[in-house]
Amino acid sequence: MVTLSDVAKQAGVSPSTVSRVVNHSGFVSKDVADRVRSALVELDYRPNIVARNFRSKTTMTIGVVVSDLTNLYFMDALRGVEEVLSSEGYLLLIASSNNEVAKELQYCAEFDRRRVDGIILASAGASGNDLAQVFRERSTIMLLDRIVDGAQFDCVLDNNNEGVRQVVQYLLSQGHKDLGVVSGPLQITAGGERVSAFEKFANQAGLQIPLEWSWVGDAFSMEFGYKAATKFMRLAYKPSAVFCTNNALTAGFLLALAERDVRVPEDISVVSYGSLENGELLATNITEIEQPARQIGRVAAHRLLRRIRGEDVPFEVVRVDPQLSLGNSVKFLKSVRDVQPN
Amino acid sequence: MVTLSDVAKQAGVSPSTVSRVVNHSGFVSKDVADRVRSALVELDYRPNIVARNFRSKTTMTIGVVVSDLTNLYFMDALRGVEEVLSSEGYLLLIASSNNEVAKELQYCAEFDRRRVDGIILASAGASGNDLAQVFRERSTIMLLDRIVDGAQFDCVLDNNNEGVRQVVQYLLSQGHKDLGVVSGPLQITAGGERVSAFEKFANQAGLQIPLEWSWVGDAFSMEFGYKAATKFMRLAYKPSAVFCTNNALTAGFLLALAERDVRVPEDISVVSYGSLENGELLATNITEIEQPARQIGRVAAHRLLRRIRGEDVPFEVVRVDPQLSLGNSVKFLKSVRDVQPN
DNA sequence: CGACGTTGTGATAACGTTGTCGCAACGTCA
DNA sequence: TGACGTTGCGACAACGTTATCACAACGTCG
Repeated sequence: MVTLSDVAKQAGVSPSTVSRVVNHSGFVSKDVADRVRSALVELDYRPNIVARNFRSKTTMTIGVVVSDLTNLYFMDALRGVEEVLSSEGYLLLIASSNNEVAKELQYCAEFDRRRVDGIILASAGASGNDLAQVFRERSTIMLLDRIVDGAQFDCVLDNNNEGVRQVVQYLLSQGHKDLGVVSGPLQITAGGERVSAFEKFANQAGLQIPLEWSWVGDAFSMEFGYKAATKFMRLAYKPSAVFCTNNALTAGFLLALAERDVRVPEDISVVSYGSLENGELLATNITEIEQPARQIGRVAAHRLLRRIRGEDVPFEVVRVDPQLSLGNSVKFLKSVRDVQPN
Repeated sequence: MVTLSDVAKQAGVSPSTVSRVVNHSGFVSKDVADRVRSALVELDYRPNIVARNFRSKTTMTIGVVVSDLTNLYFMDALRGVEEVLSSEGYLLLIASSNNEVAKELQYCAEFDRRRVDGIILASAGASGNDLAQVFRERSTIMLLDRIVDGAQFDCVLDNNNEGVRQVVQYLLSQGHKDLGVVSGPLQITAGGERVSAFEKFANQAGLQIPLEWSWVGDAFSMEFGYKAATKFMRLAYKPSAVFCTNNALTAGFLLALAERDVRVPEDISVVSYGSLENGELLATNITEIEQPARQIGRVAAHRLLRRIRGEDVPFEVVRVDPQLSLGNSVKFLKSVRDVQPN
């Protein structure tokens, strides 16, 4: 391997000077710089980034832990993060916990040991205590999509209340009064907030969500969506519309319906929080909340940069508004004018 | 930060001894080890991996560059890679080139500078020269899915010939004789091999693929699939079946058909090389080649490990057999017995 | 002309870890 | 008993880079 000293020897200068040229840190005369540059090219010098990181105590690397790499939502968020950080010269270390809390913590610890400059975490369920322990001295952490209590961290996520408000308003406007909901764990922010907002807005319109129409599972997985749909289909008296609080749940739900030839929206109306992969290919275009994933990623990245730069901003929860995208998965029952939640 | 020396002082031993305990390298008596271990816990020592990597010249990190992180195929391959390497203690550095050759080379160079122990690359089109230049001294590289000529690298990919053989055989068995094909660039292995195999097996059955039924685009993208379908729909005399050589192409192709209410398989039969995301939700189940992505990832990872360990195996192209999965996207025209390619 | 700031360069010391060596203590075998 | 291998531990150097000085050369301003 060619080192700085090799180049220095070749150019007849000191390693310090070569370092200054490589890092564009100035204080080098034009002709010396030229001599060094040609030596660099001639020897095909490649900086040893590990040595640099070691000495400079900064790695220009950000670790990202998501709970499910195959989920479109996280991919979009990741894209937003990448946009911002790579333009600032950072490299992303990406890891997927596959919804396993232990793995999530393990990756976080590994990133911390590797001295990444910052960590972005879409937590699958680690407790505030766990995280505080892993991140003892670190302040450069940004949570995505999930608020962890018992610990001081920033968090960037959907304005779930607003998204769900739009969902309920739309369902009511189409005349639906028998509403069901499918969700992952309520301890997870996405679950808890969306379900309780759903109930809240339903209540405000004078409706109740009966317990047997509320399917809350142990994960935001296709598997549970599928299971919920099978339970739904066995009901004697069914809701006219079902709200799935996450795209994986929706996919599973729709799959089970399709297998039993239950049609959407003829037999059941469906609204999804979050977009489906290849959703545009489905026979029925799903009415869904388009999450501002990319924007969330961008905001998180920017905020993380500020922390890395040492700005002492207070910990905060940042909300980004999602938007309802109309499809044809909700059947029009009858026009309702006077019901307008909020 | 707590360092080895801090722990050493606390335990009343030398840093070397602490290092030996941390790394389980033996030659430490039981009671000294215990003393060190309690000091480690007491001070909450966390090894500085950067320093370790620097000194030991090994990072226990593998860089993976894929051309499209949103593609199910690469996600599966990644999973295979991860399975093997993480069990050996390696961490994955994942980057997506988004089909941009420049970005792909940039990431490779960055990984190389960061002294990753190995690189797995699903190339979007870099030339052998480019890669040879980036990887001057490095031998620990594994190519996925694409053979790059003009350079000495291992490569693990589909047995495209076998997959396409099954596709053609099936189409013939269903009585199809008017065959079309949609593909990305032929210079990319997946394009070149699949298209030429398709033509070969068609020819063997006495069929020709006319030029106007062969759509070859500039990328394996949904956009081009869409474009191909619009061209297809404008034809006066159309093929009865179309073979899309990649899942993204298939998705685009189907989307354009759906928008014009062209039905599959009633109006046109479609076979895809590679599975669609959420394919099980589509109205028609696509007949497709299931690529052995995970297995390919695993094989590549194992082979890479051997190279990292210094085994001097010759460069090789490894093929893994894919499998046809029958759906209902191919219309049965009439039974044909005697046509059996190969 | 002297004081002072700016610019250019090199010497030197780290950064935290691991590899190598030296040495001592101990056990084993001839 | 002496030679030799094994085990346990510490001293020390080294990895390649950058940060910090020190210092010289030069220009500028009062």
